[in-house]
Amino acid sequence: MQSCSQTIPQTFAVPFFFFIITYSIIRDDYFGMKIHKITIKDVARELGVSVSTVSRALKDHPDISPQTKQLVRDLVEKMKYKPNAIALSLRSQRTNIIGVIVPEIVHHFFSMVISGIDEAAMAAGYNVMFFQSNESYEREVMNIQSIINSRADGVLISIAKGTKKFNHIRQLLEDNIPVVFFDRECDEIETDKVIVDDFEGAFNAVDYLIKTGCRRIAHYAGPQHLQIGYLRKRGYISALEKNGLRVDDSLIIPCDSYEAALEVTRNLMARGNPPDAIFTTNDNTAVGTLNAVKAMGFKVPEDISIIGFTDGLVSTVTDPLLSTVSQHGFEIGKKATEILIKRINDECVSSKPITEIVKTELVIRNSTRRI
Amino acid sequence: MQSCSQTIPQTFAVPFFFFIITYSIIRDDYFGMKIHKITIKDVARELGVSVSTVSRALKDHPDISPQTKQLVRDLVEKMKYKPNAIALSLRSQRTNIIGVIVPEIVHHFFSMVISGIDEAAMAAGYNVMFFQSNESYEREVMNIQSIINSRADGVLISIAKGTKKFNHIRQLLEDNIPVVFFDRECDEIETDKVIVDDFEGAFNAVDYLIKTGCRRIAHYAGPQHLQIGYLRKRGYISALEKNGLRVDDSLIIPCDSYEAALEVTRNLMARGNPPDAIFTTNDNTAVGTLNAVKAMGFKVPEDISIIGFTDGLVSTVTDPLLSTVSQHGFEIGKKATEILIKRINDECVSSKPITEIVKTELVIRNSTRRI
DNA sequence: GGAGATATGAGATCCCGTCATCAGGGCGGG
DNA sequence: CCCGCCCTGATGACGGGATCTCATATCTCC
Repeated sequence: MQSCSQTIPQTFAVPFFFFIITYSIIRDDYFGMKIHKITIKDVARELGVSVSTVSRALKDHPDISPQTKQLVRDLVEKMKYKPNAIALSLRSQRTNIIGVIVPEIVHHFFSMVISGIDEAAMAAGYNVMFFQSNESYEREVMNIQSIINSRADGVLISIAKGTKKFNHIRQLLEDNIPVVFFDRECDEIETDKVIVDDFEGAFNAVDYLIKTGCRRIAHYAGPQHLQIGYLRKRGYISALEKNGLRVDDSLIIPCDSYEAALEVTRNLMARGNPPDAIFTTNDNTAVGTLNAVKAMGFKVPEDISIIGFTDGLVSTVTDPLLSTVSQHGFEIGKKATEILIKRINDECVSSKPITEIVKTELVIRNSTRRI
Repeated sequence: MQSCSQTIPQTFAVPFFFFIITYSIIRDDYFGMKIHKITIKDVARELGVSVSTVSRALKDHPDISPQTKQLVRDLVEKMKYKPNAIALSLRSQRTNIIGVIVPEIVHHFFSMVISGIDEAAMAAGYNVMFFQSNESYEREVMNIQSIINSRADGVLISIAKGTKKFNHIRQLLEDNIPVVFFDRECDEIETDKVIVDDFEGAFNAVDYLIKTGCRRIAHYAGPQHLQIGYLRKRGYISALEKNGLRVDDSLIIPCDSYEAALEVTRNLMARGNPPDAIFTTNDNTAVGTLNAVKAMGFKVPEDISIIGFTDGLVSTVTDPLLSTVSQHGFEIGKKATEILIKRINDECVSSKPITEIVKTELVIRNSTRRI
């Protein structure tokens, strides 16, 4: 850990002016002084007018003459005066900060969501305060405490796998901080939610496989205590039933990782009457499946079709390219943020919580046959 | 607006009335008004002591009797009083916020870095304000403006590809906001940096290829105006030279994406005297290369070895598994944050900027031959 | 009884920007 | 000449805490 890093002092060849700046900084620090930030008083003093005048000029108050306004605006520009956001927050009781908690950022889907959050927040002039629960309940509670303490205006959260109590979320709502769930929600809490249509996504994927002529379709299922695992399986079953195909329990196999897929697939394909298609609960599992069947000499998609879920980066670099169900993480983040900001602005304070379902999209690449 | 501040009477001394206030808060909420947060004054009034006493009790001031301290602590617990971080920031001129700017979060390496940042920041009691430049200079400037406005205590930044001017970074330093670069740095700015040892990583990768018997090694190079692209190429060249191999310029090809690799590789492998190994500037390019050579009937690693850079998720799901150079993104984020926090706390204010180099690690999987 | 310690209250100050109020200067029109 | 208008200054409150000073009240001990 430590050994992989080393400290190297930088060569000290800098222009002359740099010394001067550095020196004055050191001197101020040496005397324990804070570096002075430009305040409205500095602007007023510099221009020889009162603080009120500057304040009014910047607010475009009708009392102030156009000439003075222009003078003030010019000087403000020149002196790079920025109103102190902290003082503003103290007075307005708003921080323009959105707290975001994700289980794990190292996850293509969540990083897409955050990207969407960033986009929408920036567009609306909000800053994003970021937290990671690492799938831990305790950590999540700490994160919420930090959010409360920093007086964020609202919270976006996807709950951790380890979270089974929800008092910390309730505390947010009691403090009148709006909360919007994304992806991983919680039944017990009445608030806005933006979720993925796992059922329909799975249904469409399997329905497509059937349309391309597949008849023995296996499903590698995720953990059934999570909504996402459960709903994807239900979608799979529903598509079979709608098309009059028998649901064969021996073709529904718990399997949700690359490594597991290698193992499971070897066994599955070696037994009599192997499937002609496999629908996996996520992309990594699909890639494992793909590699396993290829290693056994099967042709994809001629001998067997494979379709994943969660359009991650991996699906765009496999051979053949993986067909999958895209989750529009960016859209989810953006949507959730927009809803949150509306709540913050009380635009729909009296309305009931809404649940927005972001549709999945079937992305047909080359691991499935064509219709 | 004003009316809501007048709805809550200011002077009450009897506990009974406190509950009335609480009730009126709920009613205020119903009418869409701001909810009342517990302040030190509420605690003082409830306990029938002065604000000073509560403040001193919480700070464990020796003037206050143990009994009073206990009473205060109990009530604070019961009323869930939290000191207003905004008021604290206003006075202390510290926000306990670290601003973080990454080019793109949807990138395994950067999400690992952010994970490390989150870890270190949380451990030190700092909050992370997150920004994404989307590789755009303009966006980066806006992000820095937001950071300055929100009075963050320090900044961690990996500069965008599109950034060629650095006045915005200088502005941070002039405002006495410490800056630590990670991964993508900038020569012109004298400040702390935590960077990847791209040169050595590339050198080791190519040196390993040579040790396994490869003699005609191609390099798919990244943009040369970026340090990371340049240094990886230098490492490649240096390894060839050290091993007495001729550097063939026709084997150094600009190529840094999956799609480009498909195209480039088809041409490269079709011409006479194709290479027996390819070192790519990143993993996605390596995967494109891998798929292209496999499609042309070459065996990996028997006919040709392939090695990438940046240990992303893709390298763990290819067939064969991709050998690559791992970057320790988590370590980089953690280290950068620790250095930044030291600077914020003036622990090394007079010391020169340091450049910390985090070593890469060669991860040998199955796309390269064994020694 | 008075000095001194102890515990607390009351109030000011600071951080910074906003906003409201009141006071006034200067100038033009009636 | 004065009223009123336009513009501006001076001042203070406010938001919420920390912190400091000074004034009390109570109690103890000599």
